[in-house]
Amino acid sequence: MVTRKGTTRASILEASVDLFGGRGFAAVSLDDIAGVVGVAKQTVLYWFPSKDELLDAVLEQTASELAAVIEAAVRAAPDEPLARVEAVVNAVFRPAVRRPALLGLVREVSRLSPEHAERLTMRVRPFVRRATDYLEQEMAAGRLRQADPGLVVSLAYATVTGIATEPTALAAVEWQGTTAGLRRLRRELTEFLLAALRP
Amino acid sequence: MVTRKGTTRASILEASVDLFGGRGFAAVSLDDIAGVVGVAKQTVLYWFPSKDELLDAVLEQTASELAAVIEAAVRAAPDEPLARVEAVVNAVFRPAVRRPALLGLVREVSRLSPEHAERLTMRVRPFVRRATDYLEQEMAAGRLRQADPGLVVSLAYATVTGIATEPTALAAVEWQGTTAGLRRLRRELTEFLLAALRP
DNA sequence: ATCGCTCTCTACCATATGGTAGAAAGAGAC
DNA sequence: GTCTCTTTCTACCATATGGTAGAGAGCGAT
Repeated sequence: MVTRKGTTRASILEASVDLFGGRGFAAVSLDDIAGVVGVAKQTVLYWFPSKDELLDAVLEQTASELAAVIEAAVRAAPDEPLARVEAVVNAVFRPAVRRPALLGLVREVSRLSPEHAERLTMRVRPFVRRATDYLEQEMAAGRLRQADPGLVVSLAYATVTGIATEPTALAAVEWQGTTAGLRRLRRELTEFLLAALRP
Repeated sequence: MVTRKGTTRASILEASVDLFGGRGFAAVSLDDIAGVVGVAKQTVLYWFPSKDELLDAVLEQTASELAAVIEAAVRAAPDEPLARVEAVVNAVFRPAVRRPALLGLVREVSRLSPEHAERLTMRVRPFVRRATDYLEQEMAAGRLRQADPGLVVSLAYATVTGIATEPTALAAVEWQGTTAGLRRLRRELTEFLLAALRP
């Protein structure tokens, strides 16, 4: 077959993010992935020697993508904590809504083997550390509500990923996924977080 | 065999909540469940004719339990919205921490078949409706921050279940699951939500 | 005793799944 | 042309899984 090098591999990764993040790692078979990509299962196993290593690659890529998006948002935002929070929310909200599986995959981590979870935790820790340090400093300066910075990071994370990955919760309050609905959801999410963080 | 009627059935349900909620429905086999309970797989299939119907029963029971806990907490709390929110958080926090799988199972719903999700949504909707109506009324009275009541319910739900079901997120901020750590987590969670809801 | 009912088990089965072995097919180097 | 390298495929395999069939064990009623 003639394809540009890496194309197949990239397609497999992309499909895997969607499937793993959407249905959960265990619920997805290599045949499912191959079917979406349009190749034979063996082609998947050619690029990734086992389902487990495919998962590794998928996690690594997702972490990189999200980290890049967040980095860019923080860099572009003014140096004011509430504005930065808002910038991060806006930056994450768009890809999260477009591809719910992205954050779904992040959530899936807690169900995976301790090794996978550990690896990703280590991968993300420097970013988290920087975030908590920043919050701590801004809390001390009185620009954010006094609280445990680490737990506040976790809580904000839980709110954002939770709302983005649980259509069921939104369906229960009869929320509509229209453009207007999305705009309102983003505004409410931002307001919710800002209210929780304001001094 | 001689056992009190319902004992085996109840044990199967209990083990299934933990396993489905902890690892995800697809990642759990009937043999896994039978192994935990200490019976043969066929015994599981005697009480629940298929894995799918077992899931139904597990969801139904979990929903009932949680609903009862929340009902009782709301009833016991004074008629003041912030106090009620705090009461619900406290009521849910204890079982959620003791058995992370409980809320993990609730979260699992979004990965299940639309039929299961739909059924549970309908089951829960009256409670949700009452909650949003209550919030709306209290917002109008100025005792809560003005916002979309439905989305606020979803956001609060996302925060609580998110933080309770993602040990990974807490591990990333180096949180310790000691008694003191748990107390601090509960306090921070409560403060976070109250801050987000206060007028 | 034995019939009937409830509950649990052993024995199997069809299918799906992750993974191995190796063939084929294209394309560039010589 | 042919050799070699890369990429994809067909053919299989061992195992795990959800589920069926039916036997056996305990126990109360007659």
